[in-house]
Amino acid sequence: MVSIREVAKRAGVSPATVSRVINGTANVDSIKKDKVLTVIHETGFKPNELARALFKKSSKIIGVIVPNIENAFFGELARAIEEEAYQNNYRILLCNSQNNTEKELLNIQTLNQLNADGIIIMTNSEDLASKIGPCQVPFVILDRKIEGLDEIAFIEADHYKGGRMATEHLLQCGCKNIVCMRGPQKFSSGQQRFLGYQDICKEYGLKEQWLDCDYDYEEGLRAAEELLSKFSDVDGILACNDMVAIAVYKVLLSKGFHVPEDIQLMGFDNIRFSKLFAPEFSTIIQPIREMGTLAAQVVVMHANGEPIQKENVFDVSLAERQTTRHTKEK
Amino acid sequence: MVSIREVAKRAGVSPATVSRVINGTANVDSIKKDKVLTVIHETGFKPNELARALFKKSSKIIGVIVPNIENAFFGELARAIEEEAYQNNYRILLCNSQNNTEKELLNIQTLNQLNADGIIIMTNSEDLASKIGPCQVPFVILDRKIEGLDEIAFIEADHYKGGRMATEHLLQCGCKNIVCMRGPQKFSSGQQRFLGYQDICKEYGLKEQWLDCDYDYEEGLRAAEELLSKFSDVDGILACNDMVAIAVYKVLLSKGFHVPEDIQLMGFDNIRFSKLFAPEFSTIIQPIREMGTLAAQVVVMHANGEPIQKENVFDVSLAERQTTRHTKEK
DNA sequence: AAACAGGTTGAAACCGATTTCATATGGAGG
DNA sequence: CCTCCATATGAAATCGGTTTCAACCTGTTT
Repeated sequence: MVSIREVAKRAGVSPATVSRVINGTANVDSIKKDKVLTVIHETGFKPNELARALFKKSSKIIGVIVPNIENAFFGELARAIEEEAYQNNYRILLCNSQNNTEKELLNIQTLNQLNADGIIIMTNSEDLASKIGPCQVPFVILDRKIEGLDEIAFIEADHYKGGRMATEHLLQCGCKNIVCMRGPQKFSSGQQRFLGYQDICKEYGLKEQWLDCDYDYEEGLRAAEELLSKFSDVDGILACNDMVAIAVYKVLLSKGFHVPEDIQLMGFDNIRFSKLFAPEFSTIIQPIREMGTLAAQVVVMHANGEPIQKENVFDVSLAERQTTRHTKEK
Repeated sequence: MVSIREVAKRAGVSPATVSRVINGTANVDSIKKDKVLTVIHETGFKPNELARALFKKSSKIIGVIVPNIENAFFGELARAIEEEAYQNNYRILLCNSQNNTEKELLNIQTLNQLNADGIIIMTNSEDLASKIGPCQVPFVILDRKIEGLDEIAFIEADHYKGGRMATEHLLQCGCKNIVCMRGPQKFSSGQQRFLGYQDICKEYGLKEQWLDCDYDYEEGLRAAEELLSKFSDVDGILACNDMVAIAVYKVLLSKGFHVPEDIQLMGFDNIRFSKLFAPEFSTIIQPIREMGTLAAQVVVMHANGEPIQKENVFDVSLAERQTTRHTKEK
């Protein structure tokens, strides 16, 4: 691996000049410049990013901390972040936290030690803020709001509106007896969606019925069983996300229920599989790609000293598919 | 951010001594050692990893290049790699190549410039080898074999056996007219699975019928249409992977076919969704987690100078689920 | 011819760690 | 008491870049 000093020697100039040529930070005599470029080409010289990052205090690395990369929702977000980062010449350091606060902290520390330019975090740890030590790296909080982290921006979808739309849609599809499988109430996502559900129930004079369910498939299986044993005559279910909706569907199927004939079902997120599944899931569309893209952009803009908007709430919309049946004659 | 010199000054020792304390590379007087540890604790000092990596020529970063992180198969592999790397105090730099050779090359270059300790690559670019410039970083090739890269190890499942097992299973389930949707023939995965199919056909005196299909959902939709228009009386389909199997299922459903009554269907990979889907997909189980784990282990072992086995082929097995129907009385 | 402006250039310091090497210290052995 | 050796320690070099700063041109103005 050839160094900048080696290039300088071969081109008969100083390392400073080579640096100026590769970075365009100052004028260089065009003859020398050509000579340097030739040598660079000949030797295949590439500046060592570590050395550069060490001096500049910026490694062009963005840390992305997700609870679980296997979860399609986070996979899709990660993909969008990666793509936008790549466009801006940043790289992604991916950390899978497994909802493990210790692991998150360790990863944050590593990113700090690496002079990362930003950390985009999707976390479930409500007490994370209190445990973080001194950290230079700016945070962007994605998908769920948590308290106490002094993030530079937070990005989420309009969960409240989503909760309202989903509930209202089930109503319009003829449901009289809707159960909400509400997500974790410690996060804004769970709270807001549930609030949306409650408000619609109040507005339409509907009975409010709910149970708690975490955001993953296994929890969905468990909660679906609980739901069936607890509530009778259910004709509409609001799952807290698409993975849970899939779990619910499978439980319903195994118990002999038909969807949407007997029970109608709404997901949330619009992960790719919600459309690939048979039947295709009616769900609330979060603009996953746009959210991921913005997260990466915010980090880049912050690094460039540009002003950024702190609160970013994305609009949601409804995908009416095969697990609900809109009575068109309404 | 406090530096090692600052710690040294406060503890009344030299930076060298502090370094020796944190790395345990030499004996240090226990009084001084305690003093240093106290100062480190007070100041919250964490050594800068960039500086360390620059000198050591090892950044404890493993590059992972996947064609598409949204694809569940790669998501699951990435997860396994991340976990094992984490256990060994390595971090993952994730690159999504979109099957774009340019992007892969750029990422390889970056990883090289970052003194990464290894690159685990799942690539579709057969001509990658010829385009890679000088690169210090050792490669591990995962899932598909490509020619010309001088990797330190390659890891894949026994695709040939998988192809045989899948075909034989369809036969035992009563299929007479099996079509193989074969994956890209430029990769060992596609070749070997197809070879397995062909060999079983020959052994049982079956007609060989196939068409080409890439490894993604959209391609699956296209190829399924082609299949139905090209072959009549099909009663068994060997999809090249699970995503394609899902696409095929949806096309069959829309055309009024019943699975497995009219047509039986086999996937490949055993991605998580193959079991979550309704119906659950019969498929060939690749030990995804084990493969990912080994990939990370190989990099770590190589970094430690330990000997490693170059060729690693993992055994596969069959998951008999709801898209095929084994006649038990056989 | 002296003074000055403007643009190039390289030596050296710097980023923050690690490691080499030479020196200082202390105890054992003659 | 002196030599010898082992151990502990810090100064300085190193990794490979970037940037500051002073020096050095070249040409223009007075």
